Amino acid sequence: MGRAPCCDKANVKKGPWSPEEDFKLKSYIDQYGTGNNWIALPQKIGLKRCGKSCRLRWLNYLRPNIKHGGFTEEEDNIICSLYISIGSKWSIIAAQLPGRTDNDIKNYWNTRLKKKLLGQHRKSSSSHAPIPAVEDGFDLHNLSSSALERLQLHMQLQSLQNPFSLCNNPALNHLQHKMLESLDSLNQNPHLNLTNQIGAPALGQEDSVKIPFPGSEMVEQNKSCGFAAAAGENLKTLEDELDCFKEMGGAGRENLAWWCNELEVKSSSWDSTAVIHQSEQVYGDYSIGF
DNA sequence: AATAAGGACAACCGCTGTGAG
DNA sequence: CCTCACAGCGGTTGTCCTTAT
Repeated sequence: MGRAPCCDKANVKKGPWSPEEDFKLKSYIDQYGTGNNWIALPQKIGLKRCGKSCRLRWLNYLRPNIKHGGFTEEEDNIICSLYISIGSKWSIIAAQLPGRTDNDIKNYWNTRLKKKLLGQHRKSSSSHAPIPAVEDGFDLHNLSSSALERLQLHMQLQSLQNPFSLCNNPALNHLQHKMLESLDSLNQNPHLNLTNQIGAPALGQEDSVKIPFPGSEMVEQNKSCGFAAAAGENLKTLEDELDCFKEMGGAGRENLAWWCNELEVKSSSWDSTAVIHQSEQVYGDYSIGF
């Protein structure tokens, strides 16, 4: 039953590769290919490495036409746009950048690009409408950090008027922008104390009602609210989403967090033109009721 | 000059989907 | 149909190097 064991874990070397090991691996693959069997490869070459380690070394370092460092502005823009659009799907992002590996892009993003962009935001935020951020004093600990980061970076990218943007979901861009405006507006209202709120107040019921969100402990309690049924369901269309967001009063920590997560999952299947049109309708005749 | 702190990057870890046996 | 190795992927860690104090 099953396959043979892959390798003797106790007898494999770990840590940095030596030039000799690199040479052995590269020479063999150049001559014979990988044979679609990484596990058998190290034994054939006489390397005391796990096949998995060999594969990684080859893919990330030894493979021909691999570029290291020296990311161009255009590559930066592509990475940012795709990250904002699809998140940390490094292999997909790498597929758009010939010669770049997913590992390289991931490292570059985590160590430099992210900081570079957020740094630019902080510099420019004094003269523009602020994007909510922890450093700006807005308590966002309940938000999805990934979603928030992507929102921030999206706004940053927009502010740079990036001509190379590959962000292929204008609807998501549009909605995220509207959501940020809503959150901004909320943040700037000195009469609102969001610290202990679970959700945003319902329109016209600011003092008495907490808004339910899927997965929240408040869901059951708030099924009596007019829109609670919709919010408690798994919303499947953009119209549902917008109606719900509108009903929620436009913004708030929890619904923004929830929305960000929803958008992440759902936006890929939405029709961009329809999304923009509908969101314009919603936001066009609706202002946040605070 | 010594060393602590932080940055950059290579490599490993662990999870998931797939398919061989 | 079940088990488990494999391949691939994203997250995390380890190590080396540079900079600041």
